[in-house]
Amino acid sequence: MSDSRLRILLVDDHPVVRAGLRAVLESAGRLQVAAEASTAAEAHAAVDRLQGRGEGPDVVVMDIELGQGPSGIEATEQLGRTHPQVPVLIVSTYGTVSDVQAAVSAGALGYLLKDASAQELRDAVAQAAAGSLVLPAQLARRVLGGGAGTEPALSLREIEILEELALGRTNQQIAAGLFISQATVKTHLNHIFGKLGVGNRTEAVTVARARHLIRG
Amino acid sequence: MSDSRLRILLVDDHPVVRAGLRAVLESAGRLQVAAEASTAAEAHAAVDRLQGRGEGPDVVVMDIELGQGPSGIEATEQLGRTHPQVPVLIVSTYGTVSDVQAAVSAGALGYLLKDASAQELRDAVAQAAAGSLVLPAQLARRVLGGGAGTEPALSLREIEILEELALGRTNQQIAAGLFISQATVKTHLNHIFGKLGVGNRTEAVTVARARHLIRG
DNA sequence: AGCCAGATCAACCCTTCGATTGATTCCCGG
DNA sequence: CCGGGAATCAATCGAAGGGTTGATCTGGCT
Repeated sequence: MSDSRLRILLVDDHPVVRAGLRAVLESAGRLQVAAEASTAAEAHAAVDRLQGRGEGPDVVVMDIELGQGPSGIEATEQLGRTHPQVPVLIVSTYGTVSDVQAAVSAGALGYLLKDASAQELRDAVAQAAAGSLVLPAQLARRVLGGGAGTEPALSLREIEILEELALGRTNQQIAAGLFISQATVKTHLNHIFGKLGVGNRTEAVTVARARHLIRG
Repeated sequence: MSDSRLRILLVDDHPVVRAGLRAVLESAGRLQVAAEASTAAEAHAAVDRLQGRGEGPDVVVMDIELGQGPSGIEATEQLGRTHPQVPVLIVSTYGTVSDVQAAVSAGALGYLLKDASAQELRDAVAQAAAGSLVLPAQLARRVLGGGAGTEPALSLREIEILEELALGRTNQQIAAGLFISQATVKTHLNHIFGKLGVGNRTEAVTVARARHLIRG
């Protein structure tokens, strides 16, 4: 890590937000935005390109929502597999427990909300560059203090049922499609409702989508 | 209206986004950010303050989401009542039909997505300052019914019902929430199913989401 | 071997949904 | 002024969804 200036790669699909992050980060002088990307693919390419000329980014600042393609979480995972030494800092509008957990387990070194002040953002980047995990107290408490912490994971079969649900299939149609009985479908559904903390199929689909358990 | 430079009031609860909007808007020279606000109340006060010294804003650029308090839509309505001559341009991450309709009927003179380019944003501000309604073709088509569209447009009430549906509410809960009878909810649902070409509520939500009729 | 979780099925009962038909009010536009 | 769409409500009926309990079978872990 260079001591003089930290090179940053910005990943966000909104030009306005990129401009804002750049303005905030560069305002102190110690940080420098080396490249910008608006998709996961562009981000990956940018890291490769920068490293190719010996100017690999010291921190990647990544929006959690990247429009159509892979999310910031997925991009972070990919980046972690190919470039495990590059710290990723996730910025997001929302600070839900599941989002923060997903970010951390995807290998992100930090999670900031977009309403963070300029100073907080710059400090967080510096921390991430130094290899520290950065979680604002407010979020850390919510994630760690929640105690409930571990939400039960859905089984593969349950996810499969969930995907059929999202298509608006009836229990009978799901049963026919998966070559099982309606009784079994009902059992799975009851398990799903319990695990998602939900009362009916429509809500289950909404929650599943929000948690990225199914595509949509 | 001054001819030289357009004075802009920025309203957004995220410092980073404000910095981005400011950077983009001021990059061309013709536009100048006269003040920033992070809440509806601050926005209102800022307009009063600027007008008090004869420097009333030519355009208000307002985020549709303003964190805790009143939304950008509500702020636009308030502003329209007290300062009807000030054009408001809404910027949002999402371009759902209901959001756009709400913005326009609240008196906004335009609706832009945050993934708009810098040029689009500057042009839209200029248009709004001149008193023109600004709606990107993509959104206009979605809201107005899509020209080639064989698809019938949903009424405001139907979209409202659809949003409740997406939350997994039962007919009874929707009825209670909207102060109507279950019979009415059922009637609306049948109309929605017909218009979306769908057979049940879960599928309706999926299709509505795919067509950006509701958020998600 | 013993245990446990996931997947499978069944029977029961009650609630909700969805289709249909028909009616009223309101408001907008031709 | 009249037609038509939107919104409101009612009544009915069969289909589907959802809660509960209990059971069997498999495979992996200890």
